[in-house]
Amino acid sequence: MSPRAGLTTDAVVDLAVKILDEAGPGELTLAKVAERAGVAAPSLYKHVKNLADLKRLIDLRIVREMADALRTAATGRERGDAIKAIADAYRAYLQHHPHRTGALTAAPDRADDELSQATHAVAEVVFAVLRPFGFDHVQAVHATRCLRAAVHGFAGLEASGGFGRPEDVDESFEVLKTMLVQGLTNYSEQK
Amino acid sequence: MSPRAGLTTDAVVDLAVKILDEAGPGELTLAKVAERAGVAAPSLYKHVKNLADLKRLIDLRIVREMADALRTAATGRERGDAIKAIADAYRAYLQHHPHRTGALTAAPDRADDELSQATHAVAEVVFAVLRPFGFDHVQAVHATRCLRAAVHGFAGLEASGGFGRPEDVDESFEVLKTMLVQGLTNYSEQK
DNA sequence: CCCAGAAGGTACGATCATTAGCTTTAAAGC
DNA sequence: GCTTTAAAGCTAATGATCGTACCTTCTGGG
Repeated sequence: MSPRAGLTTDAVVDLAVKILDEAGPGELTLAKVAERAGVAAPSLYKHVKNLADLKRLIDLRIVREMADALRTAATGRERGDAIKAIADAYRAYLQHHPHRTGALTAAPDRADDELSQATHAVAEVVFAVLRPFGFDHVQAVHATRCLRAAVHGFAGLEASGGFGRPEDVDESFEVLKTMLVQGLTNYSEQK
Repeated sequence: MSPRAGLTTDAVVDLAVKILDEAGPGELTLAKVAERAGVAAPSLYKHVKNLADLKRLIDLRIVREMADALRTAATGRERGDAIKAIADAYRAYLQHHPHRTGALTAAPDRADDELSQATHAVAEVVFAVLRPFGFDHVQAVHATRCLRAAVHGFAGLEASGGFGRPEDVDESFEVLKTMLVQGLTNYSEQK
């Protein structure tokens, strides 16, 4: 089915993600991907439409991985425990892959169903975790946004080296998680 | 003092910021800045060391502007009011300049005193606002990180179009601010 | 009036993304 | 086994961009 049995789109994305992780988004070029693949740069266009398409595929993979990680973290937990678990999972993912922050910040192109759905899947996990709190739909949207903003903001700043001071970052995150759980609990009780 | 009385470093940064605001960080190139300045691209090197330097100058300006905006918002307010005011100011700034998020996320290069100090100035405002809560130093660091993470995360996601749903974003932010104020109050009372 | 230095220009090299068109090879059918 | 065919890869070439080297032209101070 494939002459030379060489590259595939997935393999190209693999290499690209590796470069992203090692060197950051600024260093991700088709030329470097081609070099790693042992192939001339134009050959990549047989597997990927262009650089923008490659970046989209990378984002898609990352968002899906994050959704999986959060789903895994949430299973078998409830309420505060579940919230803290997905917060930890989100942060751990970006600690392991600091250069992937962009993929989770970028707005999914409205017309890109696949990526929109992947992003939606992340929100779904949060939604599910919030269900026991008994929010109505609008409240659940507000709560999801707050949770996502706080956790993504923290993990993103940490990943980009934004916390310069020596004080223990783990403990800061504990404080944040406590604030979120208490805050969401309060929000669910206030009518 | 200046032949042709044309450009200055500040003017170059002005133009660059305009391009950044209009088209986003990906469209910011020396070639485009030169075009707007009515000058050949290499001439820019008389005012700016290179592209990285220009970006640094942009970041510096943005961070300083943000520090000013927060300082202004905080003056004459206390406690919860002050926190909500700087949160609103932070968000408003990124609403007006959505493409500037990067400047506020990027880690200041350790060796870059000027930029480090500007970043520090932002943190100083938050620190000052938290003073009436009576935190000890370590607590204040944790509290600052949480506040910054939540507000920056929210404003950043909003700026990048991350809140796709139709539900009122203003109200989501109200919920977040309430959570933060209550959370910080609790944190200051718990010993 | 002159001239030193700043501001600007031209020419050029390097790196990339991307397109066009050619070549090779593996797989599928006979 | 042999042929065909389409996928996979290559070379060549274009255009954008950053950056360097070096030349030209103002302009303001002496």
